[in-house]
Amino acid sequence: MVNSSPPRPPTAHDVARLAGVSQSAVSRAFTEGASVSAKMRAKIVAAANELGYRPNILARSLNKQSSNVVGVVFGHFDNPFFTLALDRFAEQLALNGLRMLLFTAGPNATVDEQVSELLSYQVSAVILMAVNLSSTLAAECARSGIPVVMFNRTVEDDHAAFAVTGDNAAGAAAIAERFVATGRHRIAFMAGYDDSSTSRQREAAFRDTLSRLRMPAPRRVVGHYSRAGAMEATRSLFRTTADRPDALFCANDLMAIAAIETMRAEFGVVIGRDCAVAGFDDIPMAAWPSFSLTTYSQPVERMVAHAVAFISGDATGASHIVVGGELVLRESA
Amino acid sequence: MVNSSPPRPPTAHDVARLAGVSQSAVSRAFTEGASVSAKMRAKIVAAANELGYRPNILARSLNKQSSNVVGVVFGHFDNPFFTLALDRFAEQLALNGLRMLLFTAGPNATVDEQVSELLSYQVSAVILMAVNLSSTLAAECARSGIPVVMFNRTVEDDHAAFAVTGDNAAGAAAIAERFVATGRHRIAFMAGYDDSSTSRQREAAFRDTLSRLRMPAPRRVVGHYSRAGAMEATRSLFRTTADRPDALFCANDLMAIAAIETMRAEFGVVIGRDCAVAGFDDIPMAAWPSFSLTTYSQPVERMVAHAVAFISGDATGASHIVVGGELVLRESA
DNA sequence: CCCTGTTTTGCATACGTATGCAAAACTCCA
DNA sequence: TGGAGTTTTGCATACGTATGCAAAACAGGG
Repeated sequence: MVNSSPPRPPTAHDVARLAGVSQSAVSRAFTEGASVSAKMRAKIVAAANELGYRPNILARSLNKQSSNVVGVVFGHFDNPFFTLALDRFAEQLALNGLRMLLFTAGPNATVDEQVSELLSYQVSAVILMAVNLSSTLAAECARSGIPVVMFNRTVEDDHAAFAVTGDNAAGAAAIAERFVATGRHRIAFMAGYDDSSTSRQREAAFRDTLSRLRMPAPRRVVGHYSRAGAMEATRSLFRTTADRPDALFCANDLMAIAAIETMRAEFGVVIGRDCAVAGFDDIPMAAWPSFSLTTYSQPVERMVAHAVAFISGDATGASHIVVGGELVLRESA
Repeated sequence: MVNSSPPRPPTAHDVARLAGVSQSAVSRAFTEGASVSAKMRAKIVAAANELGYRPNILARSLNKQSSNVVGVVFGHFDNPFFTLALDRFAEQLALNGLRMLLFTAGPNATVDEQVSELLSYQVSAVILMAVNLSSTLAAECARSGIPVVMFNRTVEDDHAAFAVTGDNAAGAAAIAERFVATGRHRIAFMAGYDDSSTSRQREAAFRDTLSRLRMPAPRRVVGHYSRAGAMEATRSLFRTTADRPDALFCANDLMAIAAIETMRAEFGVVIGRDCAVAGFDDIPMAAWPSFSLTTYSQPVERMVAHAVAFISGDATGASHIVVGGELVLRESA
């Protein structure tokens, strides 16, 4: 081809030149509610379509000092609860004209590093899913006026961030009560991470309720919120035939399902009879017939809605919203 | 507090003023390999730290005419194969200094709309996961010089995009051979979407291999790549007791697992004996004892690596890379 | 038809960074 | 110490859009 296509996309200037108007007119034609006459807008839109013009959002954001992008720092991709939440975020943010810039925290990058980089993208909000942020960096965000949302986590020592969680206390208590009401005696608890507020709150409420019901403290193992960790923790509970638990509450569904499979496959345990199992989250998989897991639900949709409302400025003033769920009874307990 | 903190983050000008140098010096101090003396850089870094300066990536991208952001359009969040791939993408892109701007295609937004919007973000590449793009828009990306990667899909009529897929033909053939070698007679196939190249290619190879082995054409149902759809499709296969299939190949693992559970829970079928089941992908769940699914693997890590290499410019010249997997035999077949 | 009041338009500038170019500073050797 | 060669620095401008302000166009009423 001779007329090599221009490598650079057309700008508002190009459109203006073609339409015989000023660049500002073009800008206004693409701005909702700006002062432009109908015929001018028509003329500009025609020229824009001819050139395949699309406003450069980078330039717009630079000028307006605010991007319609929110930064999301993501922890565990293996937990459906969070991928489901991510899906809902994408959907609900889109309805508010917001896009997601996705970062993952892992061995190669700490959350603080990720958030620090996010800030240089001028994101208009930060969402932290299943990760903890240092209070110093949370303060830095606050100083820059960037709303920070902790999803399914809380920061106890700081009010710099907005948190939305499920009802960890009510859920753990309901499960403890269920175990006791169905005659379970040798009760165990599988924690996630020790530094996860979610796991700690669930454990505290679980222990408190058991003690209130005059039950001994539960045995405790740590599953690190991972399948492999949960399997190992389950083995440590069932290795000795004496004194095996007859009820197990896992800090989330993913671990509970791993525990169920391990008990069945490696120890011949009949779930629901020999050992009751309960989880937390009510991920879709919990309802699958292979698991039929009793669990306390976290209403993802509503949790996400609260987070998005906060970001969009519909602040209720609260700095921590607890979204109540319900005990979902299935065959495992 | 009296000295109200400035709502706007410090700029290179602020740093320059504090350090007593020019703005360009600040820019150079934060640019890899720029011409700056050691003491000048030290002075600037000190001033920058004092102010909490961070380069504004929007402004940088605007100036350099290229952002280090790639747009990702995502289809199904319920399929672990894709969330796993998303995780790997995040990791490998980060190693190349790239970030992900995430869009989801759903009922509210078509892929074309999403890609069209992506373009206005000046993304330096587009990755399409589990979705199809119209060739007109693919051409528009090509015209703008933006690389487009189709992950796990191909576009047959157009060479505007680069595609990386698993070996659909080899996998489907291997499964057909396995079914026949283990004496299966009444073989069925569950398709994904009819307009999915992946599903079509798997089906074609499956049918061809069966016919080559002098077997009748398989019964065919459609599961729409979803759990609910797969369950419904399975019911339609097993509803009548006569002529039930004794082998079922599903176009992906997610549907295969749904089929397994439905057969077991609703029809008392013993998997692997009454009916062999095979899937495609080898998602982690396929190895779980509850399913023990025979499947043909798609090496996510390597597929993602190819995609990232293409984006990063390490082009091999190929426009479609097929990454071979292997038949993973488990108890279901 | 003229004057006033309201829209509509263009001009100029700002957003924060990168970079070509020329001036300035430095290095090194004679 | 002077001069040629190299590095470092600052100046000016560009990236593409939005917007305050003033000029221009328009509408309407007497």
